[in-house]
Amino acid sequence: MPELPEVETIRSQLAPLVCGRTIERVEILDPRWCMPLSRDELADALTGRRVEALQRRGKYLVWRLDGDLSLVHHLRMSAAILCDPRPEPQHLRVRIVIGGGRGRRRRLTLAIVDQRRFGTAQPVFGEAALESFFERRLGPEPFGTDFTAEHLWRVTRGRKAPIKALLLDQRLVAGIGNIYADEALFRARIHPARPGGRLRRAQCGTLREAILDALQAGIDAKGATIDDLRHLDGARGSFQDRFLVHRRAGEPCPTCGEEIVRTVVGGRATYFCGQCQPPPRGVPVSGAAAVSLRRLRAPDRARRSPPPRASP
DNA sequence: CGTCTATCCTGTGGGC
DNA sequence: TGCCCACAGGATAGAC
Repeated sequence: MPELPEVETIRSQLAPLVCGRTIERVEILDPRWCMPLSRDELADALTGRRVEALQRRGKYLVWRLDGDLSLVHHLRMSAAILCDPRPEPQHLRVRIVIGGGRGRRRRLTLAIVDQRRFGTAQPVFGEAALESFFERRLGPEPFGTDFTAEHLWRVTRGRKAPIKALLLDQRLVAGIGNIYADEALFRARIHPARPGGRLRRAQCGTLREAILDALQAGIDAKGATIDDLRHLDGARGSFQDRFLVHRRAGEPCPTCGEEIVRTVVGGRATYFCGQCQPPPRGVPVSGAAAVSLRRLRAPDRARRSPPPRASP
């Protein structure tokens, strides 16, 4: 679940290792990684190029290469990038050999591992094409100047979808995933099932601040490691130990002590405090009411609401 | 257009 | 002990 803080952590650790150096060889073991291109097509496009910069946009890692080529790389659910791993790691999908460069630093091999195989990469030629790629998919960067309370206000007007579902929509604001949506809504004391259009103006300001605080806390902790996500050297992030509510069903709310509740909002597991994040009008007090109605499709299971995750 | 669902994928763990 | 299946979820296509 690399979200903005996890991708930023990877970017900041990887950039000094690759910038200014040359891609000597690309071995794509899993053809899904570069679909619809063939492995040869992508490998040929990358081989011999110098890495000019490593950037991040939303949850995308963007390799800026010479010749006006960019590699738009997304880790999706479970990918990680390891530097010179030994022994060969499980779920290895791609090997990238980076040359010694001018300073004759030693060559290194990056291993892209990805248990669930959702990760992708695609080459984009030219600045204009890169801009339009992101234009179509992503809203403003949370830490950029155009992510304002006013923006949040504007894009939520008239929307009936739960605010959490809107936060997960990358076109509204880039980089937020399931973890940071829960954490930001808790910090802002807003119920995740509240219809976006019913946020008050002041709440948009509060929520913006809460999003920035949650993301910054994630970056400071070098991201969260829940399953496979690792740093370049295989180390884990520590933000999972600082979650306020995410994945903490049954534990006491850090603010009021009330039990944290787990429900489903926008089709995703959602954690919040029923006391600190009061339900919107029309939604019954029980947190379970936030469960989307499609659960009715499987009546048996719907009643047997998800068991509280006892922490070990 | 807005909203919701299914799909991709695989390891884990609960239930029986 | 072992089988079955729900679950985790980012992005996107397609249904309504």
